[in-house]
Amino acid sequence: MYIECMRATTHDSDARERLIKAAQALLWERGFMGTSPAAIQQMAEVGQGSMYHHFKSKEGLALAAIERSANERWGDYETLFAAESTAYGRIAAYLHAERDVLRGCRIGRLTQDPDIMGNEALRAPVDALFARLKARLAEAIAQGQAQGEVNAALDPLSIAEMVVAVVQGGYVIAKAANDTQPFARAMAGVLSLLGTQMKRAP
Amino acid sequence: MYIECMRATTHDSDARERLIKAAQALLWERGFMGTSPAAIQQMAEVGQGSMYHHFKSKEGLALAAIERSANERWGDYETLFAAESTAYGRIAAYLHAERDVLRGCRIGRLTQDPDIMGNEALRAPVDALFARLKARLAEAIAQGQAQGEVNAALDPLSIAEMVVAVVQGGYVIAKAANDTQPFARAMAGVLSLLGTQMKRAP
DNA sequence: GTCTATAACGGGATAGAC
DNA sequence: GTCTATCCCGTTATAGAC
Repeated sequence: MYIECMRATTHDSDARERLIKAAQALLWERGFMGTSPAAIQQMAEVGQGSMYHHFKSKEGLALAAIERSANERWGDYETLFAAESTAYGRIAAYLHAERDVLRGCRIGRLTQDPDIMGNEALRAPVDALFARLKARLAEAIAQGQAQGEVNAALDPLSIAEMVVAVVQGGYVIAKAANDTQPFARAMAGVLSLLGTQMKRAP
Repeated sequence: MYIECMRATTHDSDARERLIKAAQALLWERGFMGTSPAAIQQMAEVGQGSMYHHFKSKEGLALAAIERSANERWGDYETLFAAESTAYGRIAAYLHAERDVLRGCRIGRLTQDPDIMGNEALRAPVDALFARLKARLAEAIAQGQAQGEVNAALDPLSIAEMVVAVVQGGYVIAKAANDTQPFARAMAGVLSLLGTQMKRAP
């Protein structure tokens, strides 16, 4: 539904797009507090006036960038889950997804930014992404239980929360050690436990 | 080995102590980037000149505060582990330790601060704390295996990394939701899995 | 040890010209 | 839409008096 002729006026607000992409990158790397409007403008190759034309404030731009990142992540997960049919397969796919471990999670990172957590508008997309992800994982587990693939004694939501937590915490211990191995071992650890409670094959 | 008369000169550099405590609190709440020297001075009720007399820079004070926090945390864990005798007991004690979940981990938090991770001196105590904690947990698990309490097929270090990660990630999902329940469920999730692989009683 | 003054710079935004 | 100028305040010190 993307109609090219609707934006035929000039080279267009391609600047808006570059600003969002730059803000995404800087929010990932340095967080909200650590990212100045000037730094975003520089990375986006967009002037001061231009940025404040497209966005009311640093906060407004951050909101657009966060929503964009959350949507992109959700797309990734949907793709991941669609390619698998069992609960174990879906969880394993999530745990082994390609990641830039030492850079951390683009969304989970925001959780440590008081200016973001203290702002309902900015926290909302972060909260929503984790909520959807956990619900999706819990659903896969419950479905696995209905089909007798997964130990029925497990609580789907608790396992889902644990799976998401182990990934988020994996980033933390990897960064602390400045080494991706702790992350890899944590993933191996959960999977070794989950493997005792779930069938691997469909 | 604390000799009171060694500091009998005046009311002494009680200011130094207050600065460290204030820096610990602010580093916890706002991180390194989010904490200005002025804010620390105000919380510590210590003047500008005084702070720069006791510490060379913001970084110097932060180092002292981080080392202090890491040592305090390690003391907590030693106490926790000393009170338990089984691998399951020790892990459960760690997972259920009293925590201010929505405030997050005083040490894990620092992991998201590029200025801290990019500074070897500041990262060192963070790295060291997690390394010791993981080693201690892995040791407890290996010991449990030697005594036949724990499934010998598990890799102690992977399980230890996973246990630490789930706590660190638990903070993340709790903050995102602005609710302690996700943390509690994640802990319940790991414990329900670990309970299938370890004996609870000594 | 602690105080006040000062400085050089960056952050976050507004104003109005083009 | 984008540019430049301008503003005010906060950050991170340093200097020297008390």
